[in-house]
Amino acid sequence: MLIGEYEHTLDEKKRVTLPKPFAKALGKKMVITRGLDTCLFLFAEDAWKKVAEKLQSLSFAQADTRGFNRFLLSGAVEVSPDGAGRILIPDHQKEFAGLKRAVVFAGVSDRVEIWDASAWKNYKARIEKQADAMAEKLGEIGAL
Amino acid sequence: MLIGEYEHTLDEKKRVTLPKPFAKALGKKMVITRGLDTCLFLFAEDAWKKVAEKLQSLSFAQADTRGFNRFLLSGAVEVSPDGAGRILIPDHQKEFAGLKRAVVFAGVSDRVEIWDASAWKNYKARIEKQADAMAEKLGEIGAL
DNA sequence: AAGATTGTGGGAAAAAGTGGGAACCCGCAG
DNA sequence: CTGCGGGTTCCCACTTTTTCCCACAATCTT
Repeated sequence: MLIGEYEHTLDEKKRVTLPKPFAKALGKKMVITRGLDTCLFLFAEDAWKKVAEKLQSLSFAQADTRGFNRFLLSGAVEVSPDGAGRILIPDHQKEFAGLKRAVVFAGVSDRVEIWDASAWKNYKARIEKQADAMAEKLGEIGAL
Repeated sequence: MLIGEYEHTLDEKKRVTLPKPFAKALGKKMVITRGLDTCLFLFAEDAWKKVAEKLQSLSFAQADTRGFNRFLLSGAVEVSPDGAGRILIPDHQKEFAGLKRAVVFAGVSDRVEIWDASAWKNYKARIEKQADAMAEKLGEIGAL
């Protein structure tokens, strides 16, 4: 289970070091894709396989699922960490997520999300405001 | 069942010692998450697992559950007490809960809440007032 | 009053994160 | 065919943060 939040820096060579806790869990091979809400998704190899399978099982007949497929699959790249535990962020993904120098890694169950630090701050501020509504939902699913 | 209220200090290295009664009940591994009302939740490992399982069952296709997952999962960290029975509070959580030097541990059934001492005082004052009002109301309708 | 237990502080060792240089592999032009 | 950029990849070294450990203060117990 991937959890936690870490801020790292993307250098001029488009490298970022994976937070140590994530590096262990993700292994040697992982996949970066465009994510939802202007962030990138980072999956461990087998977690990615599961996602890919699920996507394939969706009907081709509907235009929206086709679009969703393209969205997730076309932008996907397999990456491996270098000797120092860093990965390279491809240009088009860097652009897509609007990454600057400061980026945030956020663990969300089976994936890691990569955000531009300031975008993350904004997003977080937004969802924190909705905390009350969330509390109700938590009650519904019986989590708390 | 975790009960009681203890005030401890968060040192410059962001360490706090767990109150001894909680330390025993929480075990070697525990999870800190963002809580509701500007405090942090501290779960024992298995109490956390129950919450996590429920969260995993939610789909990431919907915007609100995505936000919900991010809020709880990215805000969570697994921690272990050091040799002196202290845990480390990550930066973003310290900031979220507005923790200063003095923090309060409050046992609430299956979790421990961590509050900034002054925020706790305010909150307590508020709910105590509400309790009085509620008691009066209950008295009026003859419930007590 | 002495000893045990709990909470706090700080110093030294280790590790994580970052930057930058050197080697390497392309394609391209002379 | 040879030599010259441009862009990667690999590797090393520095800095900062974290982790581990020990010592002291305060409190409770016997």
